Order: sequence, then C-alpha cells, then structure tokens
Amino acid sequence: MSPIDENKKPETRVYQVLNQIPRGKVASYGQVAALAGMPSHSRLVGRILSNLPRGTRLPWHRVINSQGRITNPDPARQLARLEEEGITLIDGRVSLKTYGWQP
DNA sequence: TGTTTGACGGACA
DNA sequence: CTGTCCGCCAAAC
Repeated sequence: MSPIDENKKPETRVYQVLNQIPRGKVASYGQVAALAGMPSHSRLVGRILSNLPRGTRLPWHRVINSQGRITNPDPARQLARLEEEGITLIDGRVSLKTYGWQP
C-alpha cells in the first residue's frame, strides 16, 4: 500500500486512508485527516464522508469521533456495520483503547 | 464579502 | 464522568 498522494484532491486522499483502516478497527476524523496530510481538517473529513455516494464500498463506518462516539446522522446503520465486524459499543461508545487503529 | 454551518478536537470546570 | 466553550476551516448562504 503506497503512502498518500499529496497531489490528488483531498477527497481522494481521504479515500486512500479509509481503505487502509483494517476490518474490526476504527479511526477518528482527526486521525484520518492527519493521515491524509491535512491536520486540522477533521471537519472536512466529515463533510467528505457525508457526500459519499450511496452504495460506496469505502469503510466509512470505521470513522468515529475522538471520543469514540458515532456522530453519523444515521447512527443505526453505522452501528450495525460496526457490530458486523465484531466491534461492540459500551454506553454508545467504541473503546478506542481496544478498537483504535494504530498504523 | 460577511455570516452561518457542520459525520471535529481539545482544554477546562 | 459529562457539559460547555473555543479554535479550526471549507462550503453554503
């Protein structure tokens, strides 16, 4: 897996990072932004995810906020997909200690 | 061109 | 632990 292509569009870089998050692991918006070479652009990551085409194969569900919370406008769908990968939530939160992706 | 918005983050009480 | 507040920044108004 090659590093991030700094030349491409922000969304392309975010896609590349998403594809690196392993099954059963999660990453925060800020983490994705940083890995995409855009520190301090966590909100931009959120916007890009919100614009993903329906039916995309990207693992957008593996992105949560820094507190382990789902901030997706449709939490039920994301929750289902996370549980499908063996990620369990406690009090509506993902344990980053357990499931946090460490590249 | 100024203001508001948002799938955020971190500091602080 | 939770809630509040402020910084951040591109897009939409």
